[in-house]
Amino acid sequence: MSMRQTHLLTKTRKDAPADEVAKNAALLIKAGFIHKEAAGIYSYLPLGERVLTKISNIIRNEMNALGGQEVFLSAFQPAEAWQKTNRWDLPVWFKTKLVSGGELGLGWTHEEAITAIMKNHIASYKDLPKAVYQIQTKFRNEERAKSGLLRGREFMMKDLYSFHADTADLEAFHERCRDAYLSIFRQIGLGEHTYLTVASGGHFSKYSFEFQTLSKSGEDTIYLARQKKLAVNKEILSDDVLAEYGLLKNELEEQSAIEVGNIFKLGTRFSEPIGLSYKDEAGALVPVVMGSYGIGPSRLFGTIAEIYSDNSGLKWPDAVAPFAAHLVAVGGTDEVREEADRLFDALDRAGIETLYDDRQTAQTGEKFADADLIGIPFRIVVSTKSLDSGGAEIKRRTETETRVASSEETVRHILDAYHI
RNA sequence: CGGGCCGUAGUAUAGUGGCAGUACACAUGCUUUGGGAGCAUGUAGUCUGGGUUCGAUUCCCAGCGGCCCGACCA
Repeated sequence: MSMRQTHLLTKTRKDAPADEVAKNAALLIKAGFIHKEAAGIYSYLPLGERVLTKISNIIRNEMNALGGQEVFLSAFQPAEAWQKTNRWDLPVWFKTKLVSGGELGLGWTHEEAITAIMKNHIASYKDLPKAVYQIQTKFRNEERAKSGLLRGREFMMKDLYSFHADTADLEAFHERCRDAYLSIFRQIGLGEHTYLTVASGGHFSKYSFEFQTLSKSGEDTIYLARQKKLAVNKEILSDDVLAEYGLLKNELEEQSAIEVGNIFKLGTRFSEPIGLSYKDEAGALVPVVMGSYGIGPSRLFGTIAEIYSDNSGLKWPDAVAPFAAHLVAVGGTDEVREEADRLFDALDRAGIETLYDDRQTAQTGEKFADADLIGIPFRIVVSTKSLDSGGAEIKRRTETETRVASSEETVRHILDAYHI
């Protein structure tokens, strides 16, 4: 949906917030995408909500293509299932007392919850396999929030859980999910910076896979074999691991990276204690084999901001930009305003989401600075100058040269760029 | 959770044991419109609680909050 900037909820700021060092949060606050509530806790304002929704929808499409069915589990978690898996007493919980007695925790992940629910729906081998996912707020009582959106106490997470009759089926699904994840990172613009990384399996299995996006701001250190498109997390680096994955020491480069996703083979770590099992064809009771697969849309949001930005502001990849085009009317003449209004309608009718800077009072320099800061992929300027040269000036955020085009050409140009 | 730094207007900052200042933003008016414009007028502030003091925004203590380093990160 297109919008006039005079209607937009937010304004940009001239000064960066003093209490944010992380580039992602500083820029996003300055440009009006997010609002900081507390350390590691952010609200999403209209521009930010649009980006987050685009990221989420790309993920959603891939999850649906995998056969995942979307659910929305409660954030409040009762103790029972978590006590069975010995995860109720972890410090990561935010817990709260009920007035009527008893205690609830705020979900920081949902393996226990979904496993318990599936007991109602899986009883036979005929009920398998199944995959369910949700995109939801998670709460983690981090001892130290940091790096803006990259490590928050409250954040958005897509978590997918898969249920299988045997390990072979889990393995096959796990591979498809890995490919789906790589596709997601490509689509949102992080593909060339993101690498499959062997990491610790935690308490679930020997190893797991992470997806690490190279960035100086990353908290993780990985050893990357660039040609093989595979990395090893420093936490498990050893000769054994290298041998197992066919990597050579001399081809590894040390890099900082942001963990943007992970996939785990859980096996029966949750199904056994919680009692999720099925009857096989012989009538024997067998525990369900599970996997879990996480991606944090809010962390991706911050990662993109961190990577795609310069001194002037953000530079959104096309697929996740809050708008496709930023139409800027320069100068207050009636002729300019009428032509800009017409072009705004034309862009909108063509299905190009456009933010229209129709402010009468803002100076030209302020408008350009705002356009650079907000970072919408295409900037279109209508001014007396552009009208004299035959239409509107069009420029990508990532380019410095503008070109002049008629209204029709402008619309066509952006449609082509977006393959609409 | 250990260590360090820091809380002054919506934002960014200065300053002082005795009337708290500047810039941006905001409001009104006029001017202005190709890289954060100009003039005038106006609105708006010392995190909370205790202590010392004639007097505390300033000094002391505690709390709350923020940032950084480390530890942690299923």
